[in-house]
Amino acid sequence: MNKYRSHKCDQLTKNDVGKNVSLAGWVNKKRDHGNLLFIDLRDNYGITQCIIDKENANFKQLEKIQLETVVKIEGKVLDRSLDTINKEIKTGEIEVSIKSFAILGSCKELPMPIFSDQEYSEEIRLKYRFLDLRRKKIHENMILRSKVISFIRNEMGQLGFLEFQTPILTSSSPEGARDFLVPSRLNPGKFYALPQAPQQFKQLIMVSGFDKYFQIAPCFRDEDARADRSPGEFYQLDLEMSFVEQEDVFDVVEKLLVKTFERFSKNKLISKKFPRISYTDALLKYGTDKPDLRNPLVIKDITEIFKRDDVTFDIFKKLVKSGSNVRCIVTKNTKDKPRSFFDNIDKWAKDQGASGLAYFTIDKDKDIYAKGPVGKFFSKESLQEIMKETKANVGDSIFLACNKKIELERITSIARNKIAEDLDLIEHNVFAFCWIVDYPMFEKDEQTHKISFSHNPFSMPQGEINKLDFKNPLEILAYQYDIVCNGIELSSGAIRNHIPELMYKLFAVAGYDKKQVDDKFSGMINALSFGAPPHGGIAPGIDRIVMLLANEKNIREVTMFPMNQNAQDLMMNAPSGVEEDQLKELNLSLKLKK
RNA sequence: GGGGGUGUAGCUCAGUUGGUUAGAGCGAUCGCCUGUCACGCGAUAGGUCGAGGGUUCGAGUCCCUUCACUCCCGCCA
Repeated sequence: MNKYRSHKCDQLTKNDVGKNVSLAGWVNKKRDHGNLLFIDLRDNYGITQCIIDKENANFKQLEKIQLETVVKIEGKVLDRSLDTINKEIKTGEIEVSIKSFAILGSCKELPMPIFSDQEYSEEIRLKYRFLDLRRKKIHENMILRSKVISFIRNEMGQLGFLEFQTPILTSSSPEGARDFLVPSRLNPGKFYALPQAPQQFKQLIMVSGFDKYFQIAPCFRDEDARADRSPGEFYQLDLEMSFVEQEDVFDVVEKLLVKTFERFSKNKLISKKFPRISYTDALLKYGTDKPDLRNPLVIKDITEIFKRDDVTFDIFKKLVKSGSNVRCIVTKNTKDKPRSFFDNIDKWAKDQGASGLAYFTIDKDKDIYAKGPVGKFFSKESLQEIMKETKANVGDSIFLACNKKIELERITSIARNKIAEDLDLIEHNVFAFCWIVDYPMFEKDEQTHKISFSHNPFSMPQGEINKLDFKNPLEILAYQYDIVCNGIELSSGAIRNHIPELMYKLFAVAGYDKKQVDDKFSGMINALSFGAPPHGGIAPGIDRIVMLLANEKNIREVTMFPMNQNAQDLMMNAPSGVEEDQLKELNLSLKLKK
C-alpha cells in the first residue's frame, strides 16, 4: 500500500464503514468545539470530514494546526447519524475518526483564504497562483481545460489528423503582430522569433504530403492584453488539410466543435449547422464581424428614406447629402416603455462618443404617426416605407444613428448590445455559432491610404485566378473565414494560396517586390514551387473555447499561470534583468530610454 | 500611446460636509465550548489610509504629480 494514502478524499462511502484508512490532503477547514474537532480534509478529488476528540493524544496538536497544512491522517471510517449527514459532499454519509496524523507539508499564515467565495485582487491571485489554483472554481476550470484538450486530441485522431510539433524558435515575419525575439548566440546580431502561429510550418507539412495535420500549438504575439486575450502566449487548435475546399474545412470544424460543446456544456447550441454570414452582411446587420447571434436585434440601413421630401429631419438629411448613412435598430413592442428608457440609451450613446441616438415609436390613431422627439419629422407615407423596410409594426420603436460608415458601424454595433441588454433580449445558456465568410483580400489604411492584407497574406483569392482584377484590389474577396460564438472570435482560417506566381502578384499589391517576398518567405515560396497541393485550414483558440465552456469572462480564469496586463509573471518574476555576462555572450548591449 | 475604474489591517470591504483615538467580517494569537459542516462565544495583536507634494487651525476625505492593478481604445496578418 502507498505510504501516504489508502483512499482519495472523494472515495469513502457507507460501504467502507469500519475500515482503517489513510488519507492525505490539505486542511480545508477546522471546526473546533473545544473537546471535539472537525477537520475537512481536501485533495484534488473531494473533501472528507475527519473527527477527533480530547481523549486522543493528538487532539491538542491538531487543534492548533494551520489551515492548508498538508497532512496524512490515519483512522477508522464511521457511519454518520442521520441528522449529521452532509448532502453537499460525496463522502457526506461517513466521517473518519482520527487515530494518528503526520504533517507532510507545513503552511505559513496565508496571504489569501482558500476556502471562500470571496473575490480577490488579480495581483494577489497571480502572485500566489499556486494557492489560487487550489480554490474550487478555478481548480475545476483547469480540470475542464485538460479534459477538453484531451477530448479534442482524441477526436482529431478519429477524424484522421496527425499531430506534429513545429519549431518554437523560428524566423521573424513581416505583417501581423509584433514578434517576440530571441537573440542567437551562434549567429551574432541575428534573432529568432517565436511563432505567432505555426502558419508556414503547417503549410509546409501539407507540401510534405501528410494530408491532415493538427497541433495544440502555442502562439506568441507581443501585443497588449484584453480580458479575452492573454499577453504573450496562447494556444490554438491548429489544423490544416490538403485537397479541400472551404466547405470541407467547415464540415470538420463544425463536427468537432458541436461534439466538444455538447460534451462539456449543458448549454444548447442554437444551430448545429453554423450559419454563414458574409463579412459585408455582418458589418451591415450587426456592425461587427463578430456578431453575438444570441441577440435578436438587427441593424438596417434606411439612408434612402432621408432623401424623401416628406421627411424633414434636417440634421440627418444634411449629413446624408455629405455622404453619411442612416442605420436603425427596431425594438419590438416598446410603445409603453417610459421616456427614461429611451433617454438613457440616448445618453449612453453620447457617453460612447456618438452624437446620440434619435428615436421614435410608431403609433396609430386614425393614421399611423411617429411619437417621440423626432417623430414629427416623418410623414405617414415615409413611416409606412420605414415599416416596410424594417418589418416594424405599430407599437415598435426605432433607434436611429447617422454617421460615416465606419463610425456608424461602431456605434450601431455597441448600441445593438446595449439595447438588447436593457430589454433583456439576450438568450442565456445557449451557444450561437456562425461562420463569417468572404473577407476582402486587401484593405486600405484610412490615414496612409496604403493597401495591405486585411487578414492573411497566404489566403487564396476567390474567383478565377487569371481573371482577377488587380486594378481594383479592394474588390478581391478571399477564401478567408472566421468562427464566432456568442460574439467572441474563436478562430480564423483560410484556403491557402499554393501558387507562387499568384502570391507574388498579391504581395505586389501590398507593396512587396519579388525579392522581398523571396527574402521573407523563402521557405514557403520555395516549397510551393515544388508541387504543392491545394490546402486550407483553421486554428480555433483553445483558451477561448474553454472560456466559453467554463462560462468565464476572463481568459486568466482558464489559464494555469497567466501573466498580468503588463505581460509580467508576478509569481516567477518574469521578465527579469539578466547578467552582464549573458548579454556579452549574446553580443547585446542595453540602451534603455530615459 | 490614450481614456475609465480601483487602491484603507494578512484578505474582503465600510468610513457622512474636511473635525477628537480610522472601523467591521474573515484570517492570526489566547481562552471557553462534544455534532459541526460559513460551528458558536469572549479577548488580544495587527494601519506609511499606494507614494510624493500642496491647500487648511485640521486631510483617509479637497487639489496636483506619480505608481500599481484592472477594463476599454489603438494594436492583435
